[in-house]
Amino acid sequence: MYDIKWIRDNSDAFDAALARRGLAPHSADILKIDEERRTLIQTLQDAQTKRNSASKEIGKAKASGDEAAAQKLMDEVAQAKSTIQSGEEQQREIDARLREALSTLPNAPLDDVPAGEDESDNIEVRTWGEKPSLSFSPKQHFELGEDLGLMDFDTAAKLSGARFVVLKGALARMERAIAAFMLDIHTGPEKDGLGGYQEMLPPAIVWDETMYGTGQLPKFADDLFQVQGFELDRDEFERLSKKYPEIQDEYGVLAWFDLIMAATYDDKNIIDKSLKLIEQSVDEEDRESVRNLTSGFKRWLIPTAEVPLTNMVRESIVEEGDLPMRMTAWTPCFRAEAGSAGRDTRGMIRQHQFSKVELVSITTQDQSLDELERMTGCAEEVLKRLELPYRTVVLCIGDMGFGARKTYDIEVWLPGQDMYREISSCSVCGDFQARRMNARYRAKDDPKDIRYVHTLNGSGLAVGRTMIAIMENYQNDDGSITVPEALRPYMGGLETIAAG
RNA sequence: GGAUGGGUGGCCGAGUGGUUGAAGGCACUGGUCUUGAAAACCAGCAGGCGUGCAAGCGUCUCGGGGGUUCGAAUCCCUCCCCAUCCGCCA
Repeated sequence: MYDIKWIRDNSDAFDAALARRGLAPHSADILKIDEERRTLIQTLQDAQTKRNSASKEIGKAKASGDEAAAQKLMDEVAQAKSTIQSGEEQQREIDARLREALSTLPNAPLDDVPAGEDESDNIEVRTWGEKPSLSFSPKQHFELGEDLGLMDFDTAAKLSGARFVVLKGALARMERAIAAFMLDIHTGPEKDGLGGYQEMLPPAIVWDETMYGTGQLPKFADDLFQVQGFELDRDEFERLSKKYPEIQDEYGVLAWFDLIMAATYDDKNIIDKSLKLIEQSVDEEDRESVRNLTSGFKRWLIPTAEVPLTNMVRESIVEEGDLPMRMTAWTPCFRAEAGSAGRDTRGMIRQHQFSKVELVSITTQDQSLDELERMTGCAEEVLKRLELPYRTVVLCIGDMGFGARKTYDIEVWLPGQDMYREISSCSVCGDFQARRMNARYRAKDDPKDIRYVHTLNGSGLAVGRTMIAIMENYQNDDGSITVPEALRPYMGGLETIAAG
């Protein structure tokens, strides 16, 4: 979310930022809306001023018993009122237009972010570790897992469809072990740029507003899973629809039909619209029943713990002394993968459900750039301790997410695929999410100085992909897998996973 | 699912139609006192938007939305959330 005032003063810089994202200039359109909005506000406020002062006069006139003067003032107010009413309506409409325009644009990249179209333009900043030299032809993780009898995609498909997996035995345990191992690193004492994160266990189901705060909504609803359900009161529906059979919507469709379809397909907007229409058309005595015809529920499954963790500071003002706030959580993540049909269809790389240990930092405006380096280091530390070779790249603009100003991806080496694959993504969002969330902090030296926080998020790490990396890097020629030393305490001392 | 009670400033909490943007307290900031600190005392202290070089002025906001009224935190409607009790239940 951009600051309209900033756009006003820096329209060229704004359009330049969009251009770097490959977007057409928007400042002219936005400033036109802004101009319109400000003119409207001015007239609206003038009318309100008139109404307010006249109302006070009325109070005085009535108190002093001057009914004639009061009556005259009341006529004046009545006139102002109609101006106000239509003005408020117009303002709601124009506010929505401005919000829509501002909230669907991606964040501006930092100056040092490389230009580029896609992942081939990302720039490697460092590599770590030795790729294992295997004396045999390495297998991919799903071959290893299936051969061990511990990774079952067929049964998962029976239960839930494509892009799910059932892990068994030592692999199921390894998921838990990896997560605990990572959490212990991040929640350890704050030292040498590591640790200091507070462990959280947040909800995995959230409101629209929460998704809006971190930028998943309104643009990326297709990537998310929804949890929803609406119920119709059938008896009342039958009674009312028989009593008032003729109510039609603007297309000449029966409102009752709209309502029952909307309830069947859980479309809250159409439900509300139909109910309003019906309510207006029935007798007074039935209005209440109409309102209570449906009951319902609509939420979203989180695609990452970034969503609930970052939104913890939504609609709040924190003290500067409490920053940086560092939080970590191991949660399930749910992604529709709508745009990924046909990509990574085999194996565990891309699933509808996976678990991840997430890192989130809420910082002051001065801290966020350093925090990005620190956070990336915390994520890399996990791979170092597991002795998994990786490289860190800085994403080019075209590969960067909607809310990010700069992103490092950490890519782990996968011998079975003979390539590096993303296992973590650490981003600094500046005040982009904070504006959407209205999350602010009070400056230490000046209590009146209230600023937007900066937010960062990063995987520390994706648990399933870490398991894949362990399996492929630690595989032996007999198809068994050596458990990395650091993980053994979490696996009850188990050293090797072999077919039983 | 049934019954009741609630949602007010950074926090707690008063306030049922007329200078109430809102008493009081806590927290915070400045000052007095003190060797220093604490305590005590004095003063300041909501956010957004518009306008202005600024001081300021205007306007909106007491869970969200709509309505009644000349005037709403206060009345009405609706949605959401929270709490307690009962029922059910991992």
